[in-house]
Parts: sequence; C-alpha cells; structure tokens
Amino acid sequence: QPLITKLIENALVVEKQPFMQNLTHRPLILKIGVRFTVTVRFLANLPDFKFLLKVKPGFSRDVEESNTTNGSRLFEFTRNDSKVLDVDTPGGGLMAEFAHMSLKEKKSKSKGANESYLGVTEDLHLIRFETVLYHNGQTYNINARSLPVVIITSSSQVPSAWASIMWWNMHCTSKSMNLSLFLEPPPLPWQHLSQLLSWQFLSAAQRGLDEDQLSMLKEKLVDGHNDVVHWNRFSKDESAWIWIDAILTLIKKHLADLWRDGHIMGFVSRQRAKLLLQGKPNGTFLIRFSESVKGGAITFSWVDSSTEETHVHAVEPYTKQELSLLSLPHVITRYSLTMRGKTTNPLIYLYPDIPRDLVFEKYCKESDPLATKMKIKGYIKRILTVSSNDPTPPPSPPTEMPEMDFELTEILDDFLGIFESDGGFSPCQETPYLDALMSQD
Amino acid sequence: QPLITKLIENALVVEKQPFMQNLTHRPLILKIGVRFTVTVRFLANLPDFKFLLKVKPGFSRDVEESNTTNGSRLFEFTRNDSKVLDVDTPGGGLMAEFAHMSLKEKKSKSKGANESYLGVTEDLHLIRFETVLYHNGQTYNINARSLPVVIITSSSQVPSAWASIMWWNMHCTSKSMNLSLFLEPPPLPWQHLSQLLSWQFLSAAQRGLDEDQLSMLKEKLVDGHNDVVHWNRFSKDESAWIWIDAILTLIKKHLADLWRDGHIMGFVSRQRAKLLLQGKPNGTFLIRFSESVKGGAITFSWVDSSTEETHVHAVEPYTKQELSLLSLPHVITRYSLTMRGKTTNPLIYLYPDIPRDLVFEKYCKESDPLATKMKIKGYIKRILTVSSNDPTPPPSPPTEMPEMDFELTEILDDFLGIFESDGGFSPCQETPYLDALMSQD
DNA sequence: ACAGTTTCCCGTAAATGC
DNA sequence: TGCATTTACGGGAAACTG
Repeated sequence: QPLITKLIENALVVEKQPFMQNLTHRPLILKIGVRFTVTVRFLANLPDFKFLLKVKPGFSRDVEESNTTNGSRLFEFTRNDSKVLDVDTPGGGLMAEFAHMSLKEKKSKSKGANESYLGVTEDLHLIRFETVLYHNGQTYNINARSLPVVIITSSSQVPSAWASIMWWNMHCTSKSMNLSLFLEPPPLPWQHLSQLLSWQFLSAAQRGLDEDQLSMLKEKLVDGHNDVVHWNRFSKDESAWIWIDAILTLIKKHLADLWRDGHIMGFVSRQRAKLLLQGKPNGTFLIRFSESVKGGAITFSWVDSSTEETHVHAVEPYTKQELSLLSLPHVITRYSLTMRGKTTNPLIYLYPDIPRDLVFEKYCKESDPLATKMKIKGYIKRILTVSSNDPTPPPSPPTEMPEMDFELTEILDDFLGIFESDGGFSPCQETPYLDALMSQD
Repeated sequence: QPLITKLIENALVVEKQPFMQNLTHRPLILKIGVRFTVTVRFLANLPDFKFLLKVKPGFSRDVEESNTTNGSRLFEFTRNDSKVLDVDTPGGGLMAEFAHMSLKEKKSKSKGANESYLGVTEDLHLIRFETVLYHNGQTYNINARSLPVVIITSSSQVPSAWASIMWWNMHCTSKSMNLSLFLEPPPLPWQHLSQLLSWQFLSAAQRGLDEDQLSMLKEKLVDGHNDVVHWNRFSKDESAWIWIDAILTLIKKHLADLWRDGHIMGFVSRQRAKLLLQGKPNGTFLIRFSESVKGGAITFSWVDSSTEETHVHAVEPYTKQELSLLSLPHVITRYSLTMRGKTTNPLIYLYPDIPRDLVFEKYCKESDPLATKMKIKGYIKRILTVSSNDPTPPPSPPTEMPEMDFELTEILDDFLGIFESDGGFSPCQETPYLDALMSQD
C-alpha cells in the first residue's frame, strides 16, 4: 500500500470550533436536543476534489455494533444529511459545515442487553465522519473521528461529564483511544490530579492552586498510602469533584478578580483556619470555601481576641444567590457585627496582616452588582450590607505554585490545547489532511 | 324537533380542571408545546351510552374555514386522537380525559391572506369537542366549545394574554361569543375596569384596591372626559397593564401578607406621597410601587424634617431579585441611613402614625427568606441589611373598598367563577349535559 | 423506596421575521 | 431599522423508571 494511500485514509480529522465563551456547555459535552456545529475540513490541498467528496456523519457506536456494545446507549443525529466539501479554506483545503445538528437517543429494541454498568457520564462516544475518495482507479475510505464525547440529557450532568473527560485525558490519548476506560477506571497519581485541578482554576480565573490549597484537597481525595486517587473517590463518593466544580463556577461568576489576585485562601479546613488565625492580631481574617454547602459557597473566618478568651468565628457562607446581589469585597468592607452592644466591623487584617480596605476597597467600585443599577433618578441609593448579632496564630502567606514535572506538563499542555486553544485542537490523527470543527452553539 | 333533541345537542360542554396553583400559566392561556389536560363530561345521566360516544377534539377555526378566517393563526393538537366516553362520574354521567395534549401551529399555505391586524394575544380561539349520538333512529351531532383561549409561544406573553381575556370577559359572554372583539375593541367604563382590577388584587392576596389606589390608576388609564378606558391605553401604549401585572406578581411572591394586611399603600404617585408625608411627624413613611421600573418594584418614602427644610426621600426600588433575598419587613425594620455622620433608621411611623416595629416586626420571623437557611451549624448568622449614605403632610388611612354596582357584581362573579372556582366553571352552554375540564398541567 | 436519569417548563436572552 | 413574535436553552424541580 503506497504511502499516499495511508495518508489519504488518515485525512479526515475532527476538530472543534473556536473556543466557546459559554463554559457551562463545555466542548465535548453534548446535550441531547441542543444544537451544535461541526465543520469538516479536508486538509490536503487538492482543490480538484471540490464538490466530489461527500461526507457523512455518524457515531462510532452505530447499529452494526449495537449488539456487541457493552450496554452503551445509541444516538443519532436529528438531521444526518451528508454534506459535500464545497468551501475553500485559507490553507487551500476544502471544508463543509454541519450546522444545526443535534442528537437524540436511538432506543434499542433489545433492552435486556442494554444494561450498562456505566453511568451516563461515563459512557463515551465518538462522532465519525466518512467519505470515499476515488483516485487513480483506487477507492479510499477516509474517515475522521472526534475525541470522546459525553452525551447528557440535563445540564445538571455537566460537572460529572467534565470529570470523565478530564479523567480520560489523563489516561488516554488519541493513540490509545479507550472508550471503555470507566469499566475499570484506573486510579490517578495525586501528583497528576493535583496539577490538573490547579489548571482548572488557572483557566477559570488566571490563578492555579498553591501547595497549601492542594494539600487540603489531597486530604479529601487521596486514599491512604500510595498517593493515588480513585475514580469513585473523585467523582462518585462524596462527589468531591462536584463540590470543586461548583466552586469553580462561583469563582468564574463572582470572584474572578479576588481569586486572580490571590486574596482567597479558599481551600483551608476550618480546623486549619482556626490554627492559622489564633495568635494573629485581633481582627485578622481569611476567606475560605464552605465544605458543607455542596453548591459552592464562600465565607470568612476571623479571630476575636478582644476578650480574655480568643475565638475564631465564621459567617454563614455566601452562595451565588447572595453574591449576585452583593459582591464579596462589598460584604467584607461593610460587614458589621454587634456583640455586647457594640457594633463594629470585626474584619481588620486580611491574613496574614494586610489592612482590610487596602485590599478590598478597590474592588468595590468596579464590580458591585448593584452599582450599575444605581442611576435611577431621584432615589436614594441603597447599599445592601450584612450584619450579625452576637456570635481565637497563623503561618505564612500563600506560597508560590509548585513546580511541575516535565512530562506531565506536556500531557496537560496537550489537554489544555484541546479545550482552551483558539483555533483547532490537536487532531486525533497524526496526519491532519481533513478535519472538522465542533462546538455546542 | 322534540325537546330531548335540543337538550342532547347542547349536551357537550367544556370546563376547566380544578383551580391551578401555578398562576403563571393561567387557565385559558395555552402555550404551544406545553401539555394540558381536558376532561370531557357527558352530563346527561345516560349510562347506556358508555363506550358508545366517541369524542373528537378540534378547533373552532379549522381548515374548513381557514380561508375565511380573518388572518387568525391555525393550530392543531400534537395528538388529536378521539376518545370514548368510558368513565362514570359521581353524578351519573360519563367522561373521558384528554391528557398530554399540546398544541402546535399549523402553517397555512396561503400566506398572503394570513396577515392579521390582531396581535397574537388578541387572537382568540375555541377548542371544540364533537360527538355523534344515535338515538331512536335519529342522529344527533353534539358538540361543546370552550371559552376563548389565547395561544402564546412564550411565557413573556402571559400578561398580555391575560389582559385580553379580562377584556373579553367584560364585554362578552358565552351567549355573545365574539372572537373578533379585538378587531375593534370597545372601550370599558372605568367603573367596570376599576373593579376588575381590584379583583385581581383581591384574588392575588386577599385585598382589593381602595379608592385612593384606584384613583391613581384611573389617572393612568382614563382618557379625558367620559370616564372610559380604551384597549390601547390599557394594554398597548405605555403598557399600563403589564406594569400592574408585574406588581401583582411581586405581591403574590413576596408581599402577600403585607398587602393583605393593608400596609402597602402602593399606588400613590410620587407627588401625592410627598403631599401626604409633608407635615407629618419626622420619620413618617409609606410604601409605594415604583412607576418607573417596568418589571415591578417597591420602595418606601419618608419625611425628614430634622433640618430646617422638610424633605421627602425614597430609596431605590426593590425588585423581585432583592426581595427573594430580603423580605420587605426585614428591610424596613433594619434600614439605616447615614447622614451628616449620624446613622439611624429614618423610618419611624408607618403612615399615618403607626410605630414601625409594631407593624413590621411580626413579619420578620415568619417570612424572612434567609431565616430558613440559618441553621447551618457553627456559623454566625448573617443578616442582610440595607443602608444608604447621604440622601414633607398626609391625609387619611386607606379607605374601605368602594361598593360596587349590582349588575357589575354579577358579571364579575361570573368571571371569577370561571377562573378561580374550585370545581368546574360556568359552562358555555345553557344545558350542561356533557362538559370538559381543561388545564395547563 | 430510592437513586440515577430524563422530562418538563419558566424566564430570560437571542434570533428571527416583517 | 425597529417592533412583534418565536426560538433557544440554562437551571431548578418534578416525573419517570427500573
């Protein structure tokens, strides 16, 4: 088989579209009934084939193998018309856009064998595009496949789906394309997972996780001895990832600047916060995420040593509901506590020792959700504030990001390239002659 | 034609289901693609006909007349299977339930003539049920029709649709069933509209509108001389009804108890509020709805005569967003204003002269949206409060509801019966032998 | 009964049509 | 171009289903 054949056979490649703003529908997670667009490109510069290559979309798990399938669900496109490559690309190739595509489940008749041990968000699928090229009397079947896609029915499944995609990416590549990864999901070294997590925060709000923060998460995730995290621990039991993801969302929506500037210690246990604060000057406080509120919430703890006995207090955590009306800097700046008849703001120094207003005042101007509404004529502006009635030394400031090991860096770069890059992502073939862009609209 | 024939011909009646909790989808407003249920009852006690009467649903404006239709849209049921009357009712009649019905638009081919002068929410439709009864060698066509239904595509059209239904009910009855009312919508005497409006508040939160409140609305709605309100003024220009409806919604969700107990003056112009408050003791305040915030908002105005010059101030109005986190009694009780270095709560007497906490404290316990969340262990409760930095005599308390004229009472009773009653509503035939219950699920 | 999954549908935003 | 209407779909909750 001549080289050209091999190249052409590998010429169909699936790629995603420019990076999407809307992160709630992350790429490679497709929701049934929601439109998405796939653009297929033939990368080889063979303009003679214009109008001649008819590309047909489909799933890698299609009818043929439906019965050998390990209980995976089956899907089809609501419109699965073939398209002809008919648009010239800047690079000299050809392309076609599959717009307004959406998925529906294809109910299989043999229900019995359809029982899977996988959860919906562990059931991986590939979207495939096929075409046939006739050249020099020979017939070439060309096809491209996407990276694994998780197909969900409700947006509440997005965080779980994302967990699967992350886990898959840490274990597989397009070369070792294991769609059955979750039948026996291998554990992940903490060393790897920790950096993956850090990247999530880096890409959400321009700052990763420092060693202290990671060590708190490690305690939640690592199973004893060999510094390894098991899939169940990560994504099922306790749903640790769900919690982390909710916090990521909270940060993206309401805390991006504070997080970016490192003012949120965040991942500190209550215990540790207490230890850090006790012995610090009265009114020293830190900001941490609630571990009990599953949907993501943030609170602040401060030390009160105004009486004989030193105490560490914390307010009830703020959720997205509250933060959509009151920005956290606003709350911190104006928090007032009434205790023994005296009303004061107990928050004086942001841990370790920075005066409160020096840190938070600057955010109040720009980012107060209410500030924008305050231009209605003739009314007195109102300022929502938080107060409480009646309700105890710390280590060093957040440390630098840990250095990462070299090999892992590559994996992660690759991974990030897939999701965050602007143009195409790393194609799943070595020889990208033809590829496709995909995105949820 | 014997009497029995006439009776049987009139025996099919459409009726709605028990009053629905979900008021956002009021009865007789159907949204495309949203399920609803119609139960058809044969009221005549003729159990012999069990399984013999096949009832077929349809629209009064069906294909036959599609071309003579004045540009009205056409609809069909997504499932329009006939049903057989097969269930015995307590009264000895027969019934069948059309469950999981939903509508879709039937696009007419002749687009040209399809242009209507009516807005979507002015386009009235009837749902019709037909059956044929063979009795004593004679054939009887029996059919029932619903009261007019407004068919919408988005819930944002609900308020307009409701306006149409109210207007129709004030002008038409099942006897004078004018589906083209809005081609030339007749005006409505203020005397009638005012009481209709009052009833909306009565049914939303157990208190109607007093004369002062009505006179403020009258000013917005009545067109000069002859005390009459025009349809355009009510539902189109300025969208007065949309504003009122938004306030109704605000009351239902967040202010029901305050409104019920008469503590919300509400419909007072800024001007009038000023007049009322000037001359009252310092700190007298009243609660009014914002006229400028279209989506419904509430504010309070108070008189400040602590300086030489008397001023009436008002806070920026609260919308449903704020009220879902802070109840109004809570806000009023804790409002604090910082002026010339002093921080106080400027709200002292609820107009005319009731001490603030006497009125509002009792609502704080029961209804504070945050109160329920405050049981998370180990955190200091937080209290969201409102404060402001830097920011003139009154008449009598809200008067009693005006008496209504007798005839109107009947019309309105009938109207309320239709929408608010618990069982069926007034059937659209004089001889209710067979009827149907209808509701949006 | 229950958990995982899907469906339902409001409410807002964006797209479409006229 | 602006307004009227429709479509899209996130997000929370109910309904389903084994």
